[in-house]
Amino acid sequence: MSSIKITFPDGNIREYPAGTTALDIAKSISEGLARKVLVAKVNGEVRDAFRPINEDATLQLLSWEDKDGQAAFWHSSAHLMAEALESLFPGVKFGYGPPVENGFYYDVDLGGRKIGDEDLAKLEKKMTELAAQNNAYVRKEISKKDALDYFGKKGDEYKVETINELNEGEITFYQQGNFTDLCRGPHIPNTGFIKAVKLTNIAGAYWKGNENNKQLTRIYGVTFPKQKELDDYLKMLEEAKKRDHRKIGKELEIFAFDDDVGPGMPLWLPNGAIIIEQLEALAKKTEEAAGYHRVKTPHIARESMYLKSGHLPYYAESMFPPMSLLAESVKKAERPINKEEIKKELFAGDLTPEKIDAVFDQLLKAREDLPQDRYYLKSMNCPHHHKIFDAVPRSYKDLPLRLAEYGTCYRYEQSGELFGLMRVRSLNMNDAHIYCTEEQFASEFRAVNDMYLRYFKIFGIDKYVMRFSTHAPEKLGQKYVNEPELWKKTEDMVRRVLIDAQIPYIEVPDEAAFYGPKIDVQIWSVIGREFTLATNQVDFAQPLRFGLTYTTRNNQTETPICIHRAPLGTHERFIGFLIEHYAGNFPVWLSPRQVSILPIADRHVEYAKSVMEKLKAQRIRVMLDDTSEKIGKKIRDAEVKKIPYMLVIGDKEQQEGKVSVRKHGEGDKGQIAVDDFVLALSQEAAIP
RNA sequence: GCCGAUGUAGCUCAGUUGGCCAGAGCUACUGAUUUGUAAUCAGUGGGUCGGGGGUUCGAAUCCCUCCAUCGGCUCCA
Repeated sequence: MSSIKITFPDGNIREYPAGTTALDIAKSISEGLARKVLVAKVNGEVRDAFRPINEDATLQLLSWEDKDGQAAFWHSSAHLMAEALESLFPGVKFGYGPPVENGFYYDVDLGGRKIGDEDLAKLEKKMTELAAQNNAYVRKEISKKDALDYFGKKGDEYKVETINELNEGEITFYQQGNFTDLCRGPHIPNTGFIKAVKLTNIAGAYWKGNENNKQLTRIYGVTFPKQKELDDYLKMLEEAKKRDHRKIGKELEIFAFDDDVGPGMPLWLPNGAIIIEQLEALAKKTEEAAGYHRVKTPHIARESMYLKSGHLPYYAESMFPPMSLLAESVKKAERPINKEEIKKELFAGDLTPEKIDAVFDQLLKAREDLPQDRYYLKSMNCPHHHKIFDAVPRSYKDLPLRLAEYGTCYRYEQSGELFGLMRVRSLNMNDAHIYCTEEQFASEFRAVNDMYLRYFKIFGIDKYVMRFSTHAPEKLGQKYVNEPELWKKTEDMVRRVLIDAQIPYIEVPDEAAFYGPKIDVQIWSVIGREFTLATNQVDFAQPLRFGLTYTTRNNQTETPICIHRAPLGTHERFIGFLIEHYAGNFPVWLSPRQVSILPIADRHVEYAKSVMEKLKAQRIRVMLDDTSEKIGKKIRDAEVKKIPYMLVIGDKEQQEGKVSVRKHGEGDKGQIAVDDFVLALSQEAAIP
């Protein structure tokens, strides 16, 4: 028998007989190690630890501590769940069952059977039983014909479809206990590693992620090698929930929703409005320094503008339906509506939805054949800004022209998409459009990126990913404007900027806006959902469509490039993110309430008021707790409200013209003269 | 929009298999207390049980429907 050379990560080389497995090798080192090995990286490829190695190779043994080990563990757990499902629900058919970031799922077709939360408990129990059997995962290479035969007989059309997409020679089955699955692996050695099981939720998921396909039932779960790890994980989820912006937003009276206002339409309470104002103050300060001009535009616009911009064909579905008015050209005499009649009708008796329907039906019907003038709520600011560019003749001397507006936009997001402040239907974009020449593009684009980074530093945002979205050539003319050369040119420009600035990014094809490539900054909510926080987009299409031009130095006419940028995304999403990011403990400059003054007894209230006036004079957001509570209770109230500074005032402070400073979450900081505190705080409260 | 779940006072939650005027704590309000670094005591108020319809002698509880929210899917200019 020939022997093979195995190279370990530390550079050591050892010889083993050909056909030895990673598990054997682990055992040869130590039993303890062998008990931990889940899978192995052989020549850089993650494989079953129980698969024979037949040639010289580098070897890395992977355990639960390795990402790949964890993935295999959860992948194998998905198979275990499938086995449990099959034993409890005979005839169930299987789609895909991969590991995900925090566990795994399996998409199954239960044949019209309903499954609810009660069933999950049964499944968990079954999985635990099956895991305890210590069944080995067995790999088997199989011909396409035999594979089709197996799942054909079983009647699992999803597996058959998947096999048909595979090539001969790359099909493998894995079996554990009584369950066999089509799978490319790798898997852990046996089910005995799985000690703790939690099935987290049931959801619908379309087969292959396509809305037009059948919806399967997706069951999510997570497993661990130790019960304690599961307990810790569940505890961590509980902790995360406490940071949820929906919870804190309500507690701190930042925002609210109301059925009568409508889903996805946040109401900003005074505390929330302060945060918005502070963010906007920061943005204004930053943009002013960067040469931006502020503009203001209406919330609605005529249909003609969205036809021109090209948004309507692409995005009609996600805009609120239009408001139809009679065109101005319709003569008064032709108007078939008798306002007096309608008023009479509306005011007679109770106003019911049916009655309102009838009136509007009548109005619409009467207008049916007459020329209409349709208006849309704007779902983006860019067309309005293009019109501002176009309102004045422009020359190269005006460029780059940077127009900024925190305009309110309205998007008819699907009902199931709404999510606290993170996904809403009325939103304020931190928007600006930069019109520039091709030569100016790189430095402008780069400056926008620098602005992002400056903001992220201010807020201490370090967990994010820059995502560069490019077009898919085969979808030109459908999803993307049909300008192949411009696409290539601008994508190259963006890529060059990213590389030159040494900004780490990932590139994703077929994710661009219809008018050009873009960079999105992706962040995660505390629940783990991914969102686009900021966006920076190139637009070569709309300036052309709007016929925007400027006069060059040589008296020629050129079309500018446009950069759409929103470094703080929407105020809604950004504040939702910040609430979770800070867990409601805002830095002083952002905090809706900055100081709470806590007199010990009534005789200190007058002095407390004089301190309050001094702070107010510096525009500090201060409140006075003059209730007849004990100091402990006043402190507790202020702590719960997450107010950054508490000033305790008693006899000593009053006599010496001082305050006792207590910092939220930190405790007593000792005494300080009032004027010193006011000075220090007004510095801390300044817009960064 | 789709699948699954949830909806009781401002908030957090109790309300057994349908059965007296639907409860608790916190909050709010009133009074007493004048207090030194995370909850003083007492009293009072507060609910169309998400909306509508149905079954029943009787519905927070069972059924239908609509709305909203939550977990996903799809979508995300």
